Amino acid sequence: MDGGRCCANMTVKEQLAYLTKGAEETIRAEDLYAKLERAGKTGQPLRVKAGFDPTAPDIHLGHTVLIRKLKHFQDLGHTVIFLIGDFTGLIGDPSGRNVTRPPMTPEEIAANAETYKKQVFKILDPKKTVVDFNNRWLGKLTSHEWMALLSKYTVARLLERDDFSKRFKEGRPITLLELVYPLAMAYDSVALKADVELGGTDQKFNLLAGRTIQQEYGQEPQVIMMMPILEGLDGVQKMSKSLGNYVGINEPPQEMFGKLMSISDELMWRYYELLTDLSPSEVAGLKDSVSDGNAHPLEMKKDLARRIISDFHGAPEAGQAQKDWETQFQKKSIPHEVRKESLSHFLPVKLTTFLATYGLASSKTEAARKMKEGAVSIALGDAETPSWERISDPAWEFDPAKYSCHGSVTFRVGRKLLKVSVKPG
RNA sequence: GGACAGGUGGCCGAGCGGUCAAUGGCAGCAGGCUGUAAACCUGCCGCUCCUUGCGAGCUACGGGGGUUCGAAUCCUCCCCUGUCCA
Repeated sequence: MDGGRCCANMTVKEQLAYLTKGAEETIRAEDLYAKLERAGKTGQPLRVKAGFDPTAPDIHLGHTVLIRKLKHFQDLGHTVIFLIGDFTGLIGDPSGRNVTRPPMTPEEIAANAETYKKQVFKILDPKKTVVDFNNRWLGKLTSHEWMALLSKYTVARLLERDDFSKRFKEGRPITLLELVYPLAMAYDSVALKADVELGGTDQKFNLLAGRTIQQEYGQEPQVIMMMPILEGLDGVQKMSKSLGNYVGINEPPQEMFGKLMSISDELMWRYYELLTDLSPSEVAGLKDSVSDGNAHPLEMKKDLARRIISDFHGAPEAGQAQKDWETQFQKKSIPHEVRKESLSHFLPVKLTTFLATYGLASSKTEAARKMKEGAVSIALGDAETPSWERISDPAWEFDPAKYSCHGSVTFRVGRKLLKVSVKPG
């Protein structure tokens, strides 16, 4: 991430502009203005809350949109509370899958929290971040306290919620437990005395419930800020691990580069907007230069990929990832960072078996199919520009001894590569 | 508690005694075209074996048992989901 912009001299108005930049909706901006003003006068930083599910510690670019916004609050000196929903996680957000999650052990949750921290602190400043767990208070509520909480909301209001009413009309199940989810989340805001809560646009209902419940408990309602949901690599559905259309922030640079290069040109601008620190006008400028023909979209996309990867791996690695990508796909040669394996033996094997055991195909049957499809080829030695030989006969045998004079053999199945040394000893 | 409807491959959704490893759509994978982009066209899309063939075997249609030469399809019990009534 770019270094924080300092704020000491920003007017409240400027702070507001900085904080609301990129947000889809803020309820209400006037309240945020008032809170910022007060914070400035009293020197009391705002308490900014965002909740995360304990079951998904693999952070991907979709999450970073929100985390980046948290960082903006930190830049202005406010307190960010990174709340891990170890209690609410047991309920499962109603907007999630309908699969019941097995309860997690405290050890698992603690381990996930650690993983979270490691990833999130690539963006957030650990010194300015409070990590908390909502089981700390929700787990201690007595049945009477629960009853008091539940009495503060009505069924009709819950059913206003779009996904509930939709599911209700469609005849899909809604458990009572799920109905409680928004209230539990709202109670977090009470327990934390949150001034601001951030969430995705899909969280609007839950966030609003927080405002209502806080007032019920005699607190000033939190300001809620909703960040847009990032589309996944397919450009249609939201980025999510279960849909497989994501880029994880811990993925190797090469991997990230490849994935980012596969997005459509249209989606590229969306990513520029939400995943870089460029201002909207800067992005518009780039867009213009492409439509004017002054810049090639391919180069623009490489630039985007490099920027994003730099945030998580550093600029040198990002540059290397780009070089490797160009080597492998544009020049069709073998990159430096190929996967390499050593052979367990040097006897001849059927290629189908070989590909399956080294993970280039998920099974021998699959390997045979890929061969018939013309997806499999091999190259000999370490030449800069290797000549690929396509192998399409499923009965073909790989005999390492035949190639020992070349030193190594590289196998390709579609976009997967594997280099193997064929020198015995 | 009562009356219905339904549970099929990653998802949606046909099939309703043999010709069903199961139509179709989506997703995915590969080839072509490109800027490995998108779009588009083509093929593939359970596993294993080999003599790679419109080959053989195995495992699959919520779970168990049964009827039949033969079941995803019929019977039975169980589990799960929805609708309506109380």
